[in-house]
Amino acid sequence: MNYLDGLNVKQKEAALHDKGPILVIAGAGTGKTKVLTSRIANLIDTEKANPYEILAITFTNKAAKEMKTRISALLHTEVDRMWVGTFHSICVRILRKYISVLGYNNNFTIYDTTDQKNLIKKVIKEMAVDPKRFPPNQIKSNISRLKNAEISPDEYISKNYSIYDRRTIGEIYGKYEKELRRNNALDFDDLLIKALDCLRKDDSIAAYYREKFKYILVDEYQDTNNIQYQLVKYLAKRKNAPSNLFVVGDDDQSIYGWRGADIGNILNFEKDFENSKLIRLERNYRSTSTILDAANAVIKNNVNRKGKELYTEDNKGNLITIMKNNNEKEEAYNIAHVISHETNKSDVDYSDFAILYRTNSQSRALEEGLIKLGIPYKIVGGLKFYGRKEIKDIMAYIILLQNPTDDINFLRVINTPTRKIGLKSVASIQQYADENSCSLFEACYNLDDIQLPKAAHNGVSDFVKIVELLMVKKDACEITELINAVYEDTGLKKMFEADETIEGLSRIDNIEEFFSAVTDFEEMNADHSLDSFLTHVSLLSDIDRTKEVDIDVVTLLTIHSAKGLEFSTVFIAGLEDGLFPSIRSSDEDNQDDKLEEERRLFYVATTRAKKNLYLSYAEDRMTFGRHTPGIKSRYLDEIPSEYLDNSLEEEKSNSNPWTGKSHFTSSLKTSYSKPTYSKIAYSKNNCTKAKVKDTFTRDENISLTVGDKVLHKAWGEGTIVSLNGEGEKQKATIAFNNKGIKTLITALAPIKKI
DNA sequence: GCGGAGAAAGTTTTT
DNA sequence: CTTTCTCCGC
Repeated sequence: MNYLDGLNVKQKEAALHDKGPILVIAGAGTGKTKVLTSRIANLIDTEKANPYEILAITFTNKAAKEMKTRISALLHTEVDRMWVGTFHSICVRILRKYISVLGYNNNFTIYDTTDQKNLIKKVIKEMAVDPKRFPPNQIKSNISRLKNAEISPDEYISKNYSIYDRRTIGEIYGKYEKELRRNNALDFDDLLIKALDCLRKDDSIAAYYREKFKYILVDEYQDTNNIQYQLVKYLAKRKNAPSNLFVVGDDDQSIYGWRGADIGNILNFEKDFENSKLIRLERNYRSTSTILDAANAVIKNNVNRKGKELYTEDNKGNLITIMKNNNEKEEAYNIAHVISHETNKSDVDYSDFAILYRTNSQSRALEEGLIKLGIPYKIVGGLKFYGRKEIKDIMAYIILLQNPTDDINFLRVINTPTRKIGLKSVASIQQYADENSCSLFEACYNLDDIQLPKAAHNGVSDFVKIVELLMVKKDACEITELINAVYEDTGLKKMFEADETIEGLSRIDNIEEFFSAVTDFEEMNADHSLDSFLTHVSLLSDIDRTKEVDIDVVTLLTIHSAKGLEFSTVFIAGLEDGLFPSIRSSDEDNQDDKLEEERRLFYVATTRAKKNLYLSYAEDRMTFGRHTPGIKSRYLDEIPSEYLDNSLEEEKSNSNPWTGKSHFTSSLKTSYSKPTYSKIAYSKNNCTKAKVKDTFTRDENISLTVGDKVLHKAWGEGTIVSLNGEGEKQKATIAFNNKGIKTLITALAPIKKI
């Protein structure tokens, strides 16, 4: 067993570093994860530390899980007692144990963005200020900014007393904070802030963790914010002992400034932690030299950076292809065409491809392009799974069982499904609660003291009975049973099943997926407690859920979500000034910083590619149903032309080089016939003859009717829900088992009747 | 209290 | 172009 095998000199030096603070500047693809895991393995193996004396902080839960798996594979030992997780999950763990020192109950609820916004709306309504003048979304980011800068509402109000708008924001912020506390709830920012407060408030808690964590490792250090930085500092500064703090990061990949991340944390590390060591990992093992050199050339234009140059011993590989498109639909179609063509090769899979974009809203057009060519895909992010209405409704009941003082979740379900309790009745309950300073749920116990219409009165009384019954079940049942009981007893099941529209069916699908996720949770986690489950659900991001590695699909995701990932072929779509870099980075005050962050984002995007990189832009894009002309992104001009294949861009003829179709007719409408790959103009040296990839053959004269069962190449078995159009233009809406509902062109999709 | 129609707003990026 | 909000008639 040797966990140091295959490490280069620098990597080994980092992994074997002994005591004291160390900063590892690890460029994209330089084997950062390998160094982190080898280091931890070394600490445990050489008995410098027990697993429970190590704290490793990662950026996503997925990364945490992966790290644990890798280490236990390297050492063949149990690593369960090691603390590996995101800042948020580590902080929740501390808070569930110690938050009582701050006067909260440890069954606190974690509010996501939706809950947060609902609470802000509620506060705005109660204060009777104009929601048009104070848009909840804007208020939310203002509050977050203030909280992370540790500016209290009172402080902000007194500083800005003469400015009405600011003073009001301060007042909303103050009321929001009060309400959170009254609801026994924490927002995402609070998870970190309150954990830090715990450490500050009670020195015995701080001392306990300082003593416990002999070695601390932080990944993606360039994306830590003020609070995270303070947490690290607080935990790492041990008495009479060196700070065994090992941070890994890349200043060139700092892309979360908008969330409060401070690139200064990594730039000033050596000042903050005395006698620290610095190691640079600059050898890239991921990309071809063409891709790497192009990325280097772009990032060089940033002023605010430590400076480094990645190199590779890989060959030049293919040139980077610039794709010019008439509009976003053709962009999607052209990308889909390339994928369709490439996957005909025997050694190319759908999962070798990723399409990256700046904003989630771009995914729709891309999705449609892929569907039209029958290319299976998955979208990471966007509307989060646990954020969907149907899931949130079920969860709201469960949260209420655990934390009955939570008014936001009470309000979500008091009339879901409908119990004839309208806004007026809720207002009456609210008034009673305000007068008696109690929660809405408590108020319902004194129903006789509240004037309500008869129907509403009965509705509330039913609601209370249902919730009380479930509270009994909560203590007697496993989570799976409890959730089933919630689903059935509350009437949610009836409500969702009554909806037979397409959306309704997909909701039921999601609920089924939710149930299986719950079962998974029970099987995978030793801690079955409801608190642990609720935490799990609140903190799990979409990227964490991408466990379906076994299915062969193209991945669509934002560049932010793609951080840390790699793909053989990467498309970056929507490279237009105004979209990328975002228009919002050009007209605000610290413009230069923002444009540098966008450039780093571009750098992150390009360095995801191993072999092939396609940079795509559209000359016209529909936004809000309006045409917006597009000029290619300024970052494209920063790539030396020797790395680029512009041949398709410079084509002056009237024909679209990607499809052979005219520029002026929509290729979407004219290309419903089966794609014939010979039509695609390929400039690249990898245009070998297409081979038939696998044995999946489509039924040539497929004739389908509603109700037929079909087999799809990637999505498996499904049932036809509806059919539209005739012949080659026929579209089928198919409900796949566990894979959701998709609409496909019958003539193109890789499906056959079974 | 509820549902439908019509108006208005919205898109950076996420733990 | 979609999603969410608002108002009005039942």
